[in-house]
Amino acid sequence: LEPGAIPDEVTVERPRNPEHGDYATNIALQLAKKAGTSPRAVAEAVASRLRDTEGVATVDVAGPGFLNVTLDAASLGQLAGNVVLAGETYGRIDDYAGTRINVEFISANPTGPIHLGHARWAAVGDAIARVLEAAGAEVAREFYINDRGLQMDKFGMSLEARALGTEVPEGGYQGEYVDALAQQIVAADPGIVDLPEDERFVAFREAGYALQLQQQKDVLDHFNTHFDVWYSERTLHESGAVDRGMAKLREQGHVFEADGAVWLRTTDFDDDRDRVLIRSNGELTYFASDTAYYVDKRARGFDVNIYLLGADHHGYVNRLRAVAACAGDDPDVNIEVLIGQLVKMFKGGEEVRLSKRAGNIITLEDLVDEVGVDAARYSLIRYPVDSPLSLDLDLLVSRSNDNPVFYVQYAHARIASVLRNAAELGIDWRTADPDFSLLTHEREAQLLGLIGELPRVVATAAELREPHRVARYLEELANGYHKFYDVCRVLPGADTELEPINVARLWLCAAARQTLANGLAMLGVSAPERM
RNA sequence: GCGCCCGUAGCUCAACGGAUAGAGCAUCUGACUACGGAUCAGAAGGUUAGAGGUUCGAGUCCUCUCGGGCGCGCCA
Repeated sequence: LEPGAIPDEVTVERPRNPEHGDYATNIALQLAKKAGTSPRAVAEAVASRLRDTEGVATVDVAGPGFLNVTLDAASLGQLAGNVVLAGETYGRIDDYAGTRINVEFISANPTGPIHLGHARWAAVGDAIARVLEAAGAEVAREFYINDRGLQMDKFGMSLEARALGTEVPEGGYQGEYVDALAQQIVAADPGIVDLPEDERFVAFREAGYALQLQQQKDVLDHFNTHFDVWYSERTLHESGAVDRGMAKLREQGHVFEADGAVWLRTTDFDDDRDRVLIRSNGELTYFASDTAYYVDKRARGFDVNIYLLGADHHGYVNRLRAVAACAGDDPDVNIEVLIGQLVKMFKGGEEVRLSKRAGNIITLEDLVDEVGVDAARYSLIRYPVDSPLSLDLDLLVSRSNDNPVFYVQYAHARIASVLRNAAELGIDWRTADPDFSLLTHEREAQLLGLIGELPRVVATAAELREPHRVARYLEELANGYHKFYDVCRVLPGADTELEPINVARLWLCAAARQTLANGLAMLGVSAPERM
C-alpha cells in the first residue's frame, strides 16, 4: 500500500444490529481498491492483527468486508467503573480545546417579548453552546440588542400613545404588553406625561427599553438559557467599533462609492448584489452595524462566530459570509450561519395563533406556561433545525412513552430510586470491589455499549452543531436501561444474600444514571431524582 | 424570474456515503403476589415525491421534473 492510500479518518461505529459485534469498521472496503485486492482479503489481514489486541474477544469479517469487533465482558464492564469515577466529567472531550467560539442567537428587538420563532434558538442555541463546551471549546453565548434606529422610536411613540390614550402611530407596536408597559412606566414616573413632546417619546422609549429588556432576560433566565454577553448596538457605535470596522473593510479594499453612497463589494464573495454601508443621506445602514459587529467579535478573539438565524433571514447567509471574506477572514472557518425553520404550536388539532400577552404573536412564555421548561426545551432541541417543526402541546404535557422527555427523565428517576433503595438496605456498593466480568447478560452488554457512546455522540453533535443527536442518544440510552432493568434484577430479594452480581449491577446502574444526567445537562434539561 | 430549505410508515419525526431504512403515537396481541407498569416483549404498517447519474455501496452526493415553506430595499 502507498502511504497516501491510507484514509485520514478511520470510521469505527456501533452497528445497529447487535449480531455485528460491539464495534464495526468499513476500513477494508475503503482500502481494497487502492490495495488492488478484494475487500474481504484486506479485512482478513486486519482482523488477524486485531485479534491479538487485549480486551478484544472476537473479530469477524462480514458482508462485503466489514470488520466486526466484540470486546470481552470484563473490559466492556470496566466502563461502568470508569464512568462512575469520572462523574460529571464523563462525556467531556477535548476536540475543541483552545478554540474560542461565539454563539449568537435570538438577538430580538427590545420592543416586545421573546416569541415562538426565537424560542427554538433559545433552546437549541444554548444546547449548541453546551455541547461545544463539553467538546472542550471556550464558548460565549451572545445576544445582540437592536437598540438603535427607527424601530426603537416607533416603540417609544407607541408607549407614549398608549399612556396618553391616543392612536398608536402607523407601523407602531400593538398588543396587551404595550399597554402594560405604558402603565408601568407612568406609575413609576407620573411626571413623564408632562414632558415636552420631543423629549416625551424618548423618555418612554428609554423606560420601555429598560423594562422590556429586563423582561426578556428574566424569561430566558427562567428558561435556563443564560447569555454571557448582551451586546448593545448603541455601544457598538459609541465605542468606535463602527469606525474601526469601516477602517478594516477599507483597508481590505472592498469598499467603494457610487450614487453618493458607500458600498461594500460583497459580490466579490458570492453575494448576489453589493450592499450599502452609508446611504447617500449620510446615515449608516443596519448592514454597516452588522459588519462592524463581526469585525468586533473577531477583535475580541473569537475564532469561530456562529450566527443562528430564522428561516426568514436565510438571505443573510451569503451576505454575512461575504462580510467575513471582505474583512480578510476565511468564511469557511471564521463564520458560520445556521438557519432554523419555523415552529408552530398545535393544541387540540388546531394551530395556536393567539397569545394571551402579545396578541397574534405566540411567546416563549406561552409555551413554557403550557408545557413547562423541561418539555419545552427538550422538544425544541430533539429535532434538526432545518425542518419546520410542529409541536403538539397535548402530547408534550402527557406523561408517557409518547413524550420523550418524560421517558428519559423517568429512566433517570428510576435509577435514582434503585440507588436509594440500595442505600436503605445498607449496601455500600461504592466501596465494594466489583467484578465487572459478571456483566455478561445480553442486556448488560448492550447497556454498557450505549453508555460508552456518549463521548462519540458529543463529538458528532459538536462538529455538526446538532444537539438533537444528544437527545436521540439519551432516548436510546433510556431504552437500553429499561430493557436491562426489565430482565436483570439489581438488588437482592427479600430473603436473598448480597451477591457480587448485585454490586456489579449497581455500578452499572450508577454509570447509566451518570451518563443520562451528563447528557441532559448538555441540553439544559433537569435530571430529576424523583418524578 | 433568481436563490435557500424541505419532501421517509396513517400521524410526528430519526438515520455524520454503509449491512435487512428505524423510533414513538395510532391499530392489534402479550408480560407484574420482588428493585418505580411513566416499563418491557411481539404483530402489522415503506417503490425514502418521480426520473436519470456518480461508486464496491445512495434516503444521504450531482442533474432535471413535481409538490410545500421562505427570501430577494440606499427598510430595520
